[in-house]
Amino acid sequence: MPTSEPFALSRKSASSPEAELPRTAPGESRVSHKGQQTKAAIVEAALQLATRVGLEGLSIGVLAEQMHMSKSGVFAHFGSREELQISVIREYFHQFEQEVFYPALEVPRGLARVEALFANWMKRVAIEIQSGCIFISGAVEFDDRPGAVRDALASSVKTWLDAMYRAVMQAKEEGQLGADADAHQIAFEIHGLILALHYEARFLNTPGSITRAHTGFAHILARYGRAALSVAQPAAAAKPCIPTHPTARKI
Amino acid sequence: MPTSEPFALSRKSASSPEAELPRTAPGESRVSHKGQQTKAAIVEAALQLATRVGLEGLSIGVLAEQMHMSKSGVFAHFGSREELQISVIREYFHQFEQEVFYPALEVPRGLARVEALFANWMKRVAIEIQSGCIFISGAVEFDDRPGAVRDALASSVKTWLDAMYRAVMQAKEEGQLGADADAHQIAFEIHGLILALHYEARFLNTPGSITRAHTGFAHILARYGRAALSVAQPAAAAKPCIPTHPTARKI
DNA sequence: TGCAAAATAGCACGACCGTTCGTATTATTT
DNA sequence: AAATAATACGAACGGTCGTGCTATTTTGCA
Repeated sequence: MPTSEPFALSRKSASSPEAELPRTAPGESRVSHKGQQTKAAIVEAALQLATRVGLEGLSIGVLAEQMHMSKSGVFAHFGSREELQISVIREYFHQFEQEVFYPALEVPRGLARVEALFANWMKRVAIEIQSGCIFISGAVEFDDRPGAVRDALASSVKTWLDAMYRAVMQAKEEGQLGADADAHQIAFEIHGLILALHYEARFLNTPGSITRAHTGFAHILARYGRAALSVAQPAAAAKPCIPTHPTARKI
Repeated sequence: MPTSEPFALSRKSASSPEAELPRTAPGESRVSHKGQQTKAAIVEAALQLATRVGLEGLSIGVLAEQMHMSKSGVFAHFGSREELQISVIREYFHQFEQEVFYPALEVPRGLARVEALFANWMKRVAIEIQSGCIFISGAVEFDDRPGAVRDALASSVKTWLDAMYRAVMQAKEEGQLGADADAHQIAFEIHGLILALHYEARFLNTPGSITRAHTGFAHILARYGRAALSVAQPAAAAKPCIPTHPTARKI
């Protein structure tokens, strides 16, 4: 069972109702979990490392040193460097879900949820100005390199962008966005704001980039919906970071 | 004379009137220019290679093989890998000037020139969907890695973004953009459109991205200036690609 | 045409990489 | 308690990389 899209964020939970987030299954105790927990620790360290040096810069040797383990010890958990990278992507996506997506589901669908999604996303990227975002660096590293890593990366990003698109679509369906609003166009422009923020803040150190991204988002909303709403600050979101994932209705 | 910002695109040509673009100095013939022209050929090949694999992926061995030369033969022209990378950045910036910046200078300052800059930029990025843009990939590769390469890259990008900003500023000064228009904000949002286009078209293969970037640009202009103008297609620009750089007045 | 200098080739070094393999050391089950 | 499977280690291999030397070729000028 190699790389079978183990991701949530999808609206169709119809097919396989079980095992949506298969980590620490509450049922059976299974077998020894010693290995699993060191593997999880390795992935965590690898993710932290990859956000700084990129998925390509991720080196098993450096990772092993940092874990106080031997190279082969680390390697054995994954069987290949690719599998390590994919595990990192999976873990990153999971964190993204927990911090950005699920909290926004507690906000009523429509414009409010779109704002919550953007606010949570911004909050995360603002932190990543220091560390880096592997959805962005990975896109550059693998845009010309086909393979399982690229596939996992692209599928993660697409899943997330599609969730954002659907949230915009709902806002339109509820009449909060004017019938002329092109949801794909809006999602595209929002994506651009995040990318520009990451570029200008992280690489160029341009001050005020965060405010500009917020302002840009307000501009996008102002073009459509009647309520311009609060200009910048995050809506009601992201305080509860553990909850909501049991059967919370997906977008 | 290592890395002394050999770039143009600046409005202040006051300081050092000589040697603005020091390639093929017209003065003394000096000694053999055989070396210089193979070096130029190497840089050209290196640029083409770097747009695909990134500045970090640029390998002297591969480059030498592609040039039908020995590794040390290539290496001798630069003395270090860093210098090779910087030469590539310099060359890329030069092409950018020729294809994007200078042609737009022939368009009257104001909104028209902003549109020409964007149209030329778009035209270039649309090509780079296949090959890649080192201003974008380089930003990701070097955002955490201080050094001469990062400096050269950041200075190039800043110079270009600043030129775009000044063009917007001029449009505002000429009353074509409403006094409330924030030129920095506009430049930021335009930058986001380009980045989103590059991301979605090159990495995700999302169809219609080019149109979305054009539409986004029209949206930005529509928010300010009274004339919404033509929605998408490039203004009058970019056909003459050799000319105009003698003493063309900089923005 | 000769000659100094520039340009290129050839070779080797040291560092790092992912990966393999045999073995030792744990942890879990019988 | 012994038996067995899961984990981890250490050393080594083949490979690529940038770079430093020393020859050899080529080039341009006297």
